[in-house]
Amino acid sequence: MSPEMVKKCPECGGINLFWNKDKGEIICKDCGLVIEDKMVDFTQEWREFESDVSDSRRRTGAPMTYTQYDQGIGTEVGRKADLYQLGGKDKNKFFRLRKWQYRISTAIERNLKLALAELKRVSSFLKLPKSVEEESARIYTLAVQRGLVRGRSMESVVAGALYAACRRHEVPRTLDELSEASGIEKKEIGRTYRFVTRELGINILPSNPADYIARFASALKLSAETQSKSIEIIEKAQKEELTSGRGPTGIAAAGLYVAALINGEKKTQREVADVAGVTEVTIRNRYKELLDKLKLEKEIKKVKKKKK
DNA sequence: AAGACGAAAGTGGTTGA
DNA sequence: TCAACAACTTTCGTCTT
Repeated sequence: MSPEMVKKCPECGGINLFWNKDKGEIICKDCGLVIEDKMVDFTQEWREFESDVSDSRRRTGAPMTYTQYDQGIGTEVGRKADLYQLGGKDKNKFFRLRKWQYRISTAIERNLKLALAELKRVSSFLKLPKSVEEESARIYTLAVQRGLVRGRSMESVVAGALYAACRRHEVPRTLDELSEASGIEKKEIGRTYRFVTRELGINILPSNPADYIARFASALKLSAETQSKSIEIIEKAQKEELTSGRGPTGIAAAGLYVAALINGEKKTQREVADVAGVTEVTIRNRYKELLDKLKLEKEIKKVKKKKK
């Protein structure tokens, strides 16, 4: 998982690579390509191969540190030391409770084992950085301890936890992507996500459209200039209060679409809409607002004239 | 023929009484 | 708890390139 593994940009051969550790992305400053895919792919295969005991233990070990729920419950029920202070009846009660505790904790542990395996599967499918994986494991563990999984499928809670963790680490994935990776319906993920974050009191800031740009632009093979242009546009839009209440992916898509237009790298609305997971209509609406408020018409006309 | 545009109706979620 | 509401989608017809 080190940047040394990728020294040249596979697209343009440039060596000006920028490693964003948090997001697990390597970005080529020459052509704007996001190389995260390749990078994570390699490390994953490596892991598979040399997954001898120590490695695999370590991987399950990290999230499992969040499984120390027995401390909490243990003190609640009582420790051995307390035993001496109890009478006969209380002793029975004590053992009964201990038995319950044991049952509960093994149930939770079994659940966690399954869930964390699922979590890891989805996470690696989406090529998420380790920090997000751990965060979501933490969230899931909390959810299990609070009994929030009851009545919901384990998988959907896992997906919800992942989504929340992504948002918190500003590595947003769309609900569509989560849905594809986990096999859970978009609605369901959204529901459990909202439920879990509300119950756990996790506050999520609305995600920033600019966070999506790098990934979308890379998927569309747009240049670095177009990327920074669209970020610039989005920042202006935020000042004009065009962004509040709107879906961030729609704004990101529209910004990218306009920027591509201005830089003469025109993509169809359909193409942009597909990678951003919104419809053309939404892009059109945002796009229209952008033109109205930011007076970008001139710049677009310039490009058109140039072409002629 | 493909893409862009916009109107109209439908969906799921939020909000406020 | 329910109705109004905003954002977004789906669908479809028309215009532009």
